[in-house]
Amino acid sequence: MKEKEQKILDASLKLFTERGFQGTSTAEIAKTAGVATGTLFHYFKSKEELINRLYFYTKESLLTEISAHCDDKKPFKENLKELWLDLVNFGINDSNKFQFIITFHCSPYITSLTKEEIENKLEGTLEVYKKGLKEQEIKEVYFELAMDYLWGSVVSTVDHFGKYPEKFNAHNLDLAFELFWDGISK
Amino acid sequence: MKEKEQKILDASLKLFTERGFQGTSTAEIAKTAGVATGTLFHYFKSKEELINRLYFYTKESLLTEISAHCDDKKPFKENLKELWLDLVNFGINDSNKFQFIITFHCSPYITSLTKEEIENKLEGTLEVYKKGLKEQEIKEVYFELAMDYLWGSVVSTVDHFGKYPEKFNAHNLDLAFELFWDGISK
Amino acid sequence: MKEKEQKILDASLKLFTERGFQGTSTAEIAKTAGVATGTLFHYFKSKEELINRLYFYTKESLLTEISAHCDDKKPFKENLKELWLDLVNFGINDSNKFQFIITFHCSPYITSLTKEEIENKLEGTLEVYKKGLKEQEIKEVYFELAMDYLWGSVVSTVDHFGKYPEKFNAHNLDLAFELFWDGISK
Amino acid sequence: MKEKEQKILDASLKLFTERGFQGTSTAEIAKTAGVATGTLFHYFKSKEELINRLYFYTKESLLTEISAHCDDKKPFKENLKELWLDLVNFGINDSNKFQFIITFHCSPYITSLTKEEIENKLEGTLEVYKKGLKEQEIKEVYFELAMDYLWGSVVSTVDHFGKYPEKFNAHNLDLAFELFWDGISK
DNA sequence: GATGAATGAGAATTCATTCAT
DNA sequence: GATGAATGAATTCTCATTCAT
Repeated sequence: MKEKEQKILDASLKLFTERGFQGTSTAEIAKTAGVATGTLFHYFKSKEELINRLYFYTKESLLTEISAHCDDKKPFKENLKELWLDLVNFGINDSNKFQFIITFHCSPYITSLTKEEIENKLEGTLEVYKKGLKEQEIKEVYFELAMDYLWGSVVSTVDHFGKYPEKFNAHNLDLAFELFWDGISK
Repeated sequence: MKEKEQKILDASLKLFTERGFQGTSTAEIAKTAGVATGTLFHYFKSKEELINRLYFYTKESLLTEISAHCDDKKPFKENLKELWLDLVNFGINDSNKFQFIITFHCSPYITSLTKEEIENKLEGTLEVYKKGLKEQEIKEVYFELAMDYLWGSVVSTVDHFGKYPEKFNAHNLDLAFELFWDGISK
Repeated sequence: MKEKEQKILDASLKLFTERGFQGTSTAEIAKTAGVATGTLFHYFKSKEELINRLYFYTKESLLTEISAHCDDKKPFKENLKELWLDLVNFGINDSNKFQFIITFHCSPYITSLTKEEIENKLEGTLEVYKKGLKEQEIKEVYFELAMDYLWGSVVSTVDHFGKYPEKFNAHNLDLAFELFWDGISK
Repeated sequence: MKEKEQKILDASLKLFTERGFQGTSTAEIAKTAGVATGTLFHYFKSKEELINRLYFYTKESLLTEISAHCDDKKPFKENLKELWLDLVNFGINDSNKFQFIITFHCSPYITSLTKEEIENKLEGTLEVYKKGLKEQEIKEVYFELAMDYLWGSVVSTVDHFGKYPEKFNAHNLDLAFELFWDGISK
C-alpha cells in the first residue's frame, strides 16, 4: 500500500471511532493524515468506499492476530483460552481497531458485499474450533449461540478493562475467562 | 408530555437508531413526526438537547421494566433470572429503545450530565442485587465485573435472537441464561 | 409565483445565457438574485431542476407572445407575417429569453420530459397555421421543413439585427421577411 | 501535427460538442484520447488554449471544403448552390465539427483573437461571391444580411436533416435550396 | 403554540494544473 | 516526450436554527 493511502486509513480509523462516520469530515481526515483533500479522493472514490476499505482492513488485522493457533495435542480449553486471549488482547492493544469494528459492524455504511468478503475469511479461521466444539466437553449449545456468546464475552471483557484499566492484570483476565468458560463448559 | 413532543421523541428514536445522529436531519424528524421544523425547536432547544432527552427517556423506560422485583424469599438465582429476563425481553420487545441505548451509550452527543442523572437512578435499582451478590453462591468477582458481565450477556443474547429469530423460544432462552449463570455461580 | 423564486429565475436567465450552465455557479445566481444560496435550493431541488423550470418558463413567454392571432379573413401571407414579426420582435425585445431558448434547446440538461410538455403546447398554437399552409399559396414543402425554415429565418433575422443594431428598422424588417416569404411562396 | 496532439483534438471535439466546455474535464479528454493528463498540458498550455486551437482547426476544415470553387463561366445560381451544398454537406458529414462551430461561435471561451484570425481567412474565401452578389440577379439586400441569411439557411437545413434523417435525399436537398434561392433572388 | 420560508456555514466531491520521475 | 500522483480552490447541495406571521 502507498504511504499516503496508509496515512489516510490511520487517520480515518482514529476519527471515525472517536466521532462517528457522519461526525467526521473528509477535510479533517485529510488534515490529520497530512495530505490534501484531493489526495483522499484519489485513493478512495468516496467517503463510503473509504469506510468500507477501512472495515475490511481492521477485520483483516484481527484475523491476523488469531490465525495459526489451535494445537490438537493440547486440551480444548487451552486452545479456546488462547483464542479468547488473542481477541481480548487485540481489543486492548489495538483498541482503535477493536472499537471501530464494534461500532461499525452493523452500520448502514458498510455494504453487505464488504461484510460477506471478510466474514468468509473469518469463518475459515473459526472452522477449526467448530470441530472442537462438537467433540469436547462443551454444553450442547448450537455453534452460532456459542460464537455469539464468545464474542459477547470478549467485548464485555475489553469494555470492562477499558472502563477500569487499573483492574487489568493476569489474575482478573483469568477470572474473566473463567466466567466465560464455566458458562460454556459442561 | 404534550402530544407533539411525544411524536417527536418517537420519530427521533426510530430515525437516530436507523441512521445515526448526524445521519438524521431535524427536517426528517419533523416530517416523520408530522410537525413543522419550527415546532421541533419549540420543544427542544437544539438537536443535542433532543438526543439527550431521548437518551434519558429510553433509559427510564428500561428502568421501569426491571424495577419492583427481587423477592428476598426466593433463591438468588431466581431473582437474578427475572432481572436477566426483564432486560432480554425489553431488548426484544422494545428493540428500538434497546438498540438506541446500545448505540448511543458511549456517543459524544450524550453529555456526562445526562449519563450521571440516569446512571444514579439505575444504580439505585441494582443496589438490591449488590447485596445478594455478596452473600450468595456467586463467584468471588468484584461487583463491576459481574454487572458488565451481566449486561454483556444480555446484549449478546438479544443480538443473537435478533439475528436468528427462529431460535427464539423458552428453551433457548433458558439455555442462554444458563450460559450466564454457570459462568457467574460458584 | 413567489417574489424570490422570480428573482432567481431572472438571475439564472441572464447568467446562463451569458456564461452557460456549467459556467454559472449557484452561488453567483443567488448573489445576483439577492438571496441566500439555501433559498435557491428551497425553491429548486437542484441546479438541473432550475434550468428545466427556466426553459419551460421562457418558452411559455414566447408562446404568450404569438398566441391568439390568425384571422381567417386576412390573406395567409399577412397572418404568417404577423407570426413571423411576433417571433422576431420577441427575439429582439426579450433577447435574453430568446438567446436562452436558442442556446439550450438541444442542451443535455433539459430533460425530454420538459421538452415534451412545452412542445405539446407549442404545437397546439401552430396547428392553425398548418391548415393555412396546406391550402394556400405555399410551395409543396412538408410541414416540418417549412416550420424549421420559418424558425431558421427568425433566428438568422434576430441574430442579424443583434449584430447590426443600426440596421434595425421597418424597411429592413420587411426586407428580411420578403427573403423568407419569397422562398416559401409559390 | 504529432499523433497524440491530433488524438487530443479529436477527443475534445467529440466531448466538447456532446457535453460542453465546462461539462468536459481534461481528465476525460485525456482518457478518451488515450494519453496521460500531463500529456494534454504538454501540447496545450491550458484548457482554454485547447478549445481555441480546436475552434481554429474546425473552421479551417470548413474552409477547406468550400474553397477553390466559383467558376465565372457558370451562372451565379449554380456557383451559389455549390457553395450552399458544400456547407450543408460539411454539416451533415462532419457533423461533429459543424455542431462544434455552431455551439461555440459565440462562446466566451473563444478569444476575439482566435475569431479574428479565422474570420479573415473566411472573408477571403467569400470575397469572390460578394462580387457576384452585387452584379447578379439577387435582391437589393446588403451583403451582411445576405450572408447571415445564407448561413441561417445552411444551419436550419442541416438541423432539419439531422432531426429527420429519413428525409435526406437529393430531391429534398434541392427543395431546401430553392427555399433559400427564391428568397434571395429577384 | 405552530408554521415553514429564509439563512449561510459547512459538507463531499471535482478538476485544472504542476512536477518529480 | 510522457506519465499520473498530488494539490487545494471552487462547486453543488445540506441542514440546524431563527423569526415573522
